[in-house]
Amino acid sequence: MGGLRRLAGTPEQVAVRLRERVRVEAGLAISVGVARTKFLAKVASAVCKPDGLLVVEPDREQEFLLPLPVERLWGVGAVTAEKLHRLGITTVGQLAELEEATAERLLGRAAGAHLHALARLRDPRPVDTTRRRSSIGSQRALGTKPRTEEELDLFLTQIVDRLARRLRYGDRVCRTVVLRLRFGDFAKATRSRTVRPTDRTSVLLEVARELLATARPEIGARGITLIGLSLSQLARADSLPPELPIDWNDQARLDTVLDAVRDRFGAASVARAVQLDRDPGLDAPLLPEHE
DNA sequence: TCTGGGGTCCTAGGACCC
DNA sequence: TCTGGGGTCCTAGGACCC
Repeated sequence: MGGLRRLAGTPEQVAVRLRERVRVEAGLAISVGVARTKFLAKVASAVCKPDGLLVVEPDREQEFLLPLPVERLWGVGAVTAEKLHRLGITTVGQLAELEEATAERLLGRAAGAHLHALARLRDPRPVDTTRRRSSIGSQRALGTKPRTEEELDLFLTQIVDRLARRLRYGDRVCRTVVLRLRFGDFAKATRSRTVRPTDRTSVLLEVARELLATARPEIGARGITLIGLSLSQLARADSLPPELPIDWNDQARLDTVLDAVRDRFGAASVARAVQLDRDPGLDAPLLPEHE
């Protein structure tokens, strides 16, 4: 909201208008937090739910945040909360009193540093409205009854179909395919593979089936209660290099095709990437045999 | 509340490269 | 050649969020 006061009014006035507009246009009650940082505004909106508005003035930040339970911090879930509770830490203020190194040892480097900073009111993250989704996934809970191979393949096919369509609809390609499983005892596992960027249903289905095949013994022994797939390492579809119609696993055919291309267009018309800009002799004519 | 569904991010070990 | 060093990528698992 910085610099918008003359155009839009104070942050609080903007928040009031936002709530009113959503109520009128969508018929929904929303809660809005206003503060100096993203994190504090988020906490404020959670604290004033439902249908509330809370402004945390810059000089009231400590007084607002420190007494709150640690669970209010973004990134503290059940596991982290339990770790902290075991040390007698139940409020944000108590967490803020820890040394940063201590927090990192306790919670891991990234989470420790992050939570320590938040507890001490440090949150330099800017608002970013340009982020794109980094993965898409779909899953299906199966209940506890036994499933046949055919059933599993059907579920997998449906999931791949849906994801591949979403991929193409968004003009995206993916590189990593992750199969998610949950067994009869509700323990979870993943199997993943990274391939050349693709949006082809057939390619994704093939990879997904191969991943599922690696888990077949475990599924047989333990049963399966969930199957899912997630596609990541997404990129814009137009970032793909143009594909040559060549099966790169068929080396003999590859050689034949490359020879034909060079015969017709010259030796330098096709090169291995390592040769690019490096081999001045690439265009030299081949010595005729026996001469 | 979650044995629902869709996501993000981090960690650790191993392979591999220079 | 490696009982070095630094780095990236891949895989698998897990915590957390809405």
